[in-house]
Amino acid sequence: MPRAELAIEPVDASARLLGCTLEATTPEGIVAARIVEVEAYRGLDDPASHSYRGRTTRNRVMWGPAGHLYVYFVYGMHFCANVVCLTDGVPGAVLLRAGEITSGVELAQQRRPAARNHHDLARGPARLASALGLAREHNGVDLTDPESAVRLYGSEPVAAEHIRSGPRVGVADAKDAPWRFWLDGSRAVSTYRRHEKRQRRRT
DNA sequence: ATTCTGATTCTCT
DNA sequence: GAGAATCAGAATT
Repeated sequence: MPRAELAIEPVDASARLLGCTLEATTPEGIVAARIVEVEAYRGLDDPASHSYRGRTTRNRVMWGPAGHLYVYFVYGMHFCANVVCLTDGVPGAVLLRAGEITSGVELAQQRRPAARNHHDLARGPARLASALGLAREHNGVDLTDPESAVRLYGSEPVAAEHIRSGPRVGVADAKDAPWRFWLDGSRAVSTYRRHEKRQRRRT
């Protein structure tokens, strides 16, 4: 995917990233996932963003050029992956929250023995990173370079009527904006069950 | 079916 | 020294 298409506001990049494919090559093999759920994180005006309090060693990749991968370590055991957006010097990123494994299913299953079914393999940000084998060594890789260990492939932009949005997950901020985006109906979305239940109650 | 808790280490205050 | 953009398994209703 061309870097220019990601050098935009995180909220806009979020919509653009849905449906795209993230592919990771490791010594064990290749796993790819179609992105079905993301969250936008802005810069100095977003209290929930890692870059809110300025540049640090941890968040430095968020301040770099668009199209690079920002990987961070959380809760003492998990990794989460983001696509950096905006231009060099302006922080912003999109957290990849869930995907559908499109190739390398066997390896993904090996890495995620707790997954109950296919859509469980990469349902959740740490699960997605785990299924693709993403870890600290991938922090900062250029996703637009075909030679990189991790690549991002674009798709036709998804039509707005297939995109749903809501508040971000795991963000305590009360006045939270609807900056989580997902593909309507995808079973790999982290809140699929809850969402379906609400739909059923309405009918 | 829903809610609770333990795991485990890194980062910034 | 606190808390974290989470997950899995156990406990509880």
